[in-house]
Amino acid sequence: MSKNISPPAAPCPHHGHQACIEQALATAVELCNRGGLRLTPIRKRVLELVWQSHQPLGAYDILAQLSAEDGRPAAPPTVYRALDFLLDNGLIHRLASLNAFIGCDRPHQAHQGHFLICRLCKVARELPHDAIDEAVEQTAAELGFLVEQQVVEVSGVCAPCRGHA
Amino acid sequence: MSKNISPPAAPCPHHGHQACIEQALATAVELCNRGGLRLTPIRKRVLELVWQSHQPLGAYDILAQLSAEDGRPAAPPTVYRALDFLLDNGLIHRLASLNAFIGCDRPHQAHQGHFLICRLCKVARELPHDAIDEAVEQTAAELGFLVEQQVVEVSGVCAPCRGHA
DNA sequence: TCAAAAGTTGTTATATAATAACGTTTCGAT
DNA sequence: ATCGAAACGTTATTATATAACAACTTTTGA
Repeated sequence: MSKNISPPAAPCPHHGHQACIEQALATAVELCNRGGLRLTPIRKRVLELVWQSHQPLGAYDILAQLSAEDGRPAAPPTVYRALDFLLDNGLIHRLASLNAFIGCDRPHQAHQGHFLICRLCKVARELPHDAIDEAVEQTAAELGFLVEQQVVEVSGVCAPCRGHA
Repeated sequence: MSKNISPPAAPCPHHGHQACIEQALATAVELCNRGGLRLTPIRKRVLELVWQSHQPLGAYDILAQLSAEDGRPAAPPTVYRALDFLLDNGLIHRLASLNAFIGCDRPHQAHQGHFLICRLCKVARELPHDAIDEAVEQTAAELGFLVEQQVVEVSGVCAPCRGHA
């Protein structure tokens, strides 16, 4: 299943996406500086690649891009280690249903990742998930279950792709 | 990452689990008869293996058990085809966060799978998810998103494992 | 009843995703 | 300057899932 997805007609139709990337990188730099974390060139580059669109990106897609840039093949641990660092520090999320990674909107704030994923344009939108989070916590509480991690990945068709502007 | 998990102290402490298995198989037989579906020996056996506990089971764990029973190694497609049939017909769910499969409580009724997964005893409990489902649908509706599939997998510690009997 | 079509299974090979293990380099604090 | 921890390079392997095609079985319809 090679991910030869042609880039969607408009991966990011509603804004200049370069601004997203720059914002994300600047935030990451600041966050790492404050926390005494080392945002090394590899880690920064992987974060930038993850942010190149709002479509979740597979580890091996990242690997291929790194390899192409360097002119020599990179090895999986290079990418997975960078991804682990970014995950650990809240800079990206992993989407279990896609085996893919996506940049986090608000890395300062600890939170669970809740996503709407469009099967047409492949864009994953992170939700400020108050309602869902509450429903999960409440349902769990009723059963005496202690929530540690939430995986909420909703697939379907996004408004633009439905023509609902 | 071999799943050499020793069977939990009490995989199914609160009921005679054999009843679960028999119930699930009987329901499956009836549902397939009604729908003109062929619950072949392999499919039935895989369903039974999935139901052997309330812990999600990996495809390769199933494969190993089938191989052991038959005395000869079974091949992955054998298991994946059976799992696909069972998934298509609502008899099992797949847990994306675990790459594993679990029997469905109520295969008659079309529904999304919402789960609480205990990281200690590994039991996955399917939720009758009205509150969560509503929260998801409402959040999506506000954004004009058409929901097609929900992946809701909440990990943590279940009441028995917390000692909250 | 028989033959075609559809569905199921066996089998081999391969694709895709992730980690193990170990040595080397770099960074940062003393 | 040196030591220890962290990061990285490299090779190999494990884990999960699918492709492709042949053989067999069931169902269907002439």
